[in-house]
Amino acid sequence: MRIGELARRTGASERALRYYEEQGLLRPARRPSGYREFTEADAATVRRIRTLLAAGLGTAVIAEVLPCMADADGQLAPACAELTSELIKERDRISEEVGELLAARAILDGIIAAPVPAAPGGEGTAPAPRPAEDCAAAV
Amino acid sequence: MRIGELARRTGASERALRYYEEQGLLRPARRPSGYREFTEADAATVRRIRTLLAAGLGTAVIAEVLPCMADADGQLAPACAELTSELIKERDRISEEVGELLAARAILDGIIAAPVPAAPGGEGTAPAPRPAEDCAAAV
DNA sequence: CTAAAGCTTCACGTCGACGTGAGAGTCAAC
DNA sequence: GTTGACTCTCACGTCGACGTGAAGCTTTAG
Repeated sequence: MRIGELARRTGASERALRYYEEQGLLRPARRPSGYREFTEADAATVRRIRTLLAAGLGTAVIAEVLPCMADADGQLAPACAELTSELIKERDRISEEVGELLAARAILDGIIAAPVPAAPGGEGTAPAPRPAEDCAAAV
Repeated sequence: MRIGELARRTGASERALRYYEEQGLLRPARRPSGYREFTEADAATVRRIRTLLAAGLGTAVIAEVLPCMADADGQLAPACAELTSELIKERDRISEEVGELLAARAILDGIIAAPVPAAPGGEGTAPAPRPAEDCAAAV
């Protein structure tokens, strides 16, 4: 099939499919005209690529792990053991990111939960340069 | 103080401090020579900026909320109520991101936990184009 | 006075998975 | 043959908080 049909069948844009080829994730045959010719297996591969992208992997890592993966009914599985450690690395990286985001959210929660100091009149608890009146303009 | 000292005292790079000014987060005075002249209050502001950046806010949002914040002993607090809703929006955005990352990690966990299909000999469970031998080369 | 810090304003590079045209060739149907 | 859908290859734009020189003033220590 040509690129348009593959795009429709996988949900990926044509640009994305060309990009996957550029990154070495797909190797479609070429017609004499230069048109790409994809197979059914390519459609399955694209679905795997999208799954791995959704899992936060970059195309470079996907290029490494893609030829080592098998899938049964949409459930991807590593086809060799060494691959698993790579996947675990990625999972740990994601866990770290989650930790950073949770820390960031905790900071925000702290600010949100903080008591609002006296707004009018006094300058007792507000050492800010321009404390109050900008608030109305900002929102 | 000049930019170098402020950088040392806040941990921000000089480039970062110039960037904060460019984004309207700082408004240092200028000497006749063109040198920036910062105050003690600027040092406190920079610390607030870094806290908010660490909390995942962008400089545009920080520019909005910064003039409305007070802090007591390093604990930032909103100085007006409207600000809180903005902060809650940001917190919710972070929560969404966390959710996406957790979903991504779940995908990886599913792959990692999947049983490794028979690698040598058979083609029973592996419909992949080139199943096995690339694995060794990849790792 | 001189050299060395320290400061200034540009202005491009980063990282990644594409989006979005531009300009041109290919193919099917009519 | 001709229109219109489809495809091709460039190649720049995106988003953001800076990093990293470059070329040239200013201030300070000696």
